[in-house]
Amino acid sequence: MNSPSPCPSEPLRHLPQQARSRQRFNQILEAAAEIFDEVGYEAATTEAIAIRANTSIGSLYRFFTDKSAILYALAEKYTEQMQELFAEVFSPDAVHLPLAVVISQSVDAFEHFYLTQPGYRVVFAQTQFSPELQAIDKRLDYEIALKLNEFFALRQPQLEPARRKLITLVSVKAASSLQLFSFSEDEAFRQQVVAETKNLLIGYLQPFFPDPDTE
Amino acid sequence: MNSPSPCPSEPLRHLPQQARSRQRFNQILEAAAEIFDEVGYEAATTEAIAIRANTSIGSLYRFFTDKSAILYALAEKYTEQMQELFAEVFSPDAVHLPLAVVISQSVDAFEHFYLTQPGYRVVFAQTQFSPELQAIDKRLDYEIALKLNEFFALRQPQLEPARRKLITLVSVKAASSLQLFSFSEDEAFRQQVVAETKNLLIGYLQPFFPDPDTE
Amino acid sequence: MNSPSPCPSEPLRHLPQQARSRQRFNQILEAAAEIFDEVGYEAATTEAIAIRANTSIGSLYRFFTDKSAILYALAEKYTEQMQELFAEVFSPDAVHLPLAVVISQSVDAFEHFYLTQPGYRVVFAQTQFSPELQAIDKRLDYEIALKLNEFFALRQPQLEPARRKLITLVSVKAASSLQLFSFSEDEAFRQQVVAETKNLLIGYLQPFFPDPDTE
Amino acid sequence: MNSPSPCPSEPLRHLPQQARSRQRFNQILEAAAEIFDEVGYEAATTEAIAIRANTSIGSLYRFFTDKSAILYALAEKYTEQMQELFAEVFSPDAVHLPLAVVISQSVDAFEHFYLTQPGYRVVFAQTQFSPELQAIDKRLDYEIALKLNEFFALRQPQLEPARRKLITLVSVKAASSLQLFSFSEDEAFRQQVVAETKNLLIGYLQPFFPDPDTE
DNA sequence: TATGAATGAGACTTCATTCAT
DNA sequence: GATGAATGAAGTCTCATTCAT
Repeated sequence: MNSPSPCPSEPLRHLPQQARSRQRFNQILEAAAEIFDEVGYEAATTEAIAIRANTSIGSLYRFFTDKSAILYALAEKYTEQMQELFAEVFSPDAVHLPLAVVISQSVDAFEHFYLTQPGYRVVFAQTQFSPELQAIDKRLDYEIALKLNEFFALRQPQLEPARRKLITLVSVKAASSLQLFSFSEDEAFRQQVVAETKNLLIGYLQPFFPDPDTE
Repeated sequence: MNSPSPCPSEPLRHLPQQARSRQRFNQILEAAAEIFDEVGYEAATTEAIAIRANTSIGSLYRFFTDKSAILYALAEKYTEQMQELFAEVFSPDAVHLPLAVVISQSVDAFEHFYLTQPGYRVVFAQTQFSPELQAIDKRLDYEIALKLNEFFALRQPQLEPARRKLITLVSVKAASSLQLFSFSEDEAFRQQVVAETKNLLIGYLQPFFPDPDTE
Repeated sequence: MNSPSPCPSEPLRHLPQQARSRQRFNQILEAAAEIFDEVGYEAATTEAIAIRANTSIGSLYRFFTDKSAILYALAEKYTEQMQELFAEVFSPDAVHLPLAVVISQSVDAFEHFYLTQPGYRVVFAQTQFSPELQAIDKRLDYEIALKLNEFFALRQPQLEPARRKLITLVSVKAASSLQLFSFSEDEAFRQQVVAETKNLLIGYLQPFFPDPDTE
Repeated sequence: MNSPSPCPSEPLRHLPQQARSRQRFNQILEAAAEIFDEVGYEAATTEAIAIRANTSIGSLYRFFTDKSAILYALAEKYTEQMQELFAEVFSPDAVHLPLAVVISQSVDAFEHFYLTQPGYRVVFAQTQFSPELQAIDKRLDYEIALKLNEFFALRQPQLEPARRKLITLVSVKAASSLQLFSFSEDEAFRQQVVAETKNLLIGYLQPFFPDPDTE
């Protein structure tokens, strides 16, 4: 049918401030995440989302101008959550930890996010290929990359910023794709891929950011 | 509710052998690749594909049982092309080349494929997230992984096969995702990402497959 | 290739209980009856039915899963109406009436039904020849046959049940076909055929069910 | 889709006189009869008919202007065959046979026709309910009725012609419907219905046409 | 003359979105 | 504010029919 339309200037009709509204809003978002996860974005119907959220379509459209607005809102939410998550992982305190530890922690954090936010996979998927959603994509992964970049800047200030940014982006992209891939088979497979992802990142990043205490 | 349906037992109606038919068939496939690339699978309409292919819907449906059959046929085609491509890159002759060279060549080959087969991105995208298409996915990326696996088996026979397979899969996944990502901005960016992809793979794989002449 | 599909497990989407819905539902049913009557089941389009019913296709599909579901619902409705009608005609009170009177009344009742329910002809027609609809057929004509059978059982208990059932079925079939036929020309013709139908039934049934008061 | 269109002024393109053509024509007619019988008129595709007839659609359309033209031609053929059949059954020689014998023979003849010409059922079915085909219907059943009428005229000349015609029509209609009905279940059922059909006709016609030798 | 690839009108059906209640 | 019935544009697919070869 129709790929998510370009983000309208004001996708949300109703920045909900009342407690009641806020709750309804979140219900819808959660329902959407579930249904997107189950059947994909296109196949998800607004009616199904409304029902799952224990509301009516009418109410759904009170909050969201559009089906795509739900996707955007979800992306927004995930971005915020990610920021919080990675703010912890890449805290200035971590600057002195061995790279392997930092990478392991961040991959695990990422993994935790995937596991607890099933809808994220679909939002991410959509952003990969619908040109309209590149903007979200940027915010999703780039947000992490940003944090990581800051972290690496602290750790290896002499590395040229442009190069550092590129390395960070590539790392995040590779990691997130492998994360996604890790879910394609069973649990054992997932764990193996997660472990290998850490290896991959360490192999790639170690030369750029050798552990300070290694010498 | 129209994510690609499960591959019908006989998705093609008309294995085209006449030159004329063959041409029409390829026209449709090319048109589909273009349109899938432009708007994504779901948003692509069979009518638009037919028009782009300079045919009528009727003709389109003479060849394909289904909209999804086009996707499958496209995947089939890409798989074959990939096999040929990587059969060359990972030829037994290459076993003795430095790893960096092999990786560079294969990333370049992959890049070439992406550049010349725009539809591949969408087919790949679909396979990532539509459960029905996992089978294709397997064939698409796994086909490369298979070749790569054979190559590595020759190069490092003592590495445990299960581990080797995992490493191969992870490499291919990471590479293909980064390849995809490399197209998200301008040409300069693409080249930078490509170069970085090579770095990443070398960093990851070097420990497992040290160059034979290194000693 | 669209003869009525097998009755879906739940052909109705929306057992309408609200007065408003109920009305809409009946509007559609009536419109369908008219259009089926005018052009036949196959040639009737769901759009035409919706328009005739002063609704939109969307609304039509809110009530019916399928085009065929309309046919089924219509058949259901006719069956119920028939049951009521013939429950009166073949009431236990009628057991002692002369056979000619009972037959005359039932043919007239049948005629009345045909006249007031034009769609019945088409539903009946479809059931005759679409194997999928045999089940409905059974209910439509067999429902009458059932009532008639009970009636005859009271009247002539010694007649072997299997035979009685056969006689009843044959009578109903013959009568309903002649009824149908009676509409193929003008009014005068119809009345003649109706009269002759009564004769035919009396001639056939009299030997089996002589009037009790004849002695 | 579309009910059979009104009989075009010249439904046949090609009254085939060459032996070769004649054969092709009959092949198509037979194939159509089979397919109509199997799936009904609407669901039968011209392509399927052509394939079954071992020809191409192009050839099919060389003989028939239209899908409906096939139905008409089939009806034509059946009408001719029926005429021949009933010309024998109701030969002047039979005028002096007991009514029960004549009826039995004609019902059997009819039954034989149904059994050997499966397509007849569908043609008959279509004619019953598609207003456009009433003309064929007339020819199909009326042709028999005509023969029967002549027969009865010989047998009971004093019966008013209009009445006689009506009686004949009613008899034929009832008989043909019951015949049709007799095929709706198993073989045993069919035979029972056939026997009962004879009873019904005898009961109806005996009063009008008492056996000459009864006195 | 025979073939069958090509055509495209039109059928059925879904689902995002609106709006009267 | 909430509801959900109503709407209808738009998509997929079929099949009668034509016409170039």
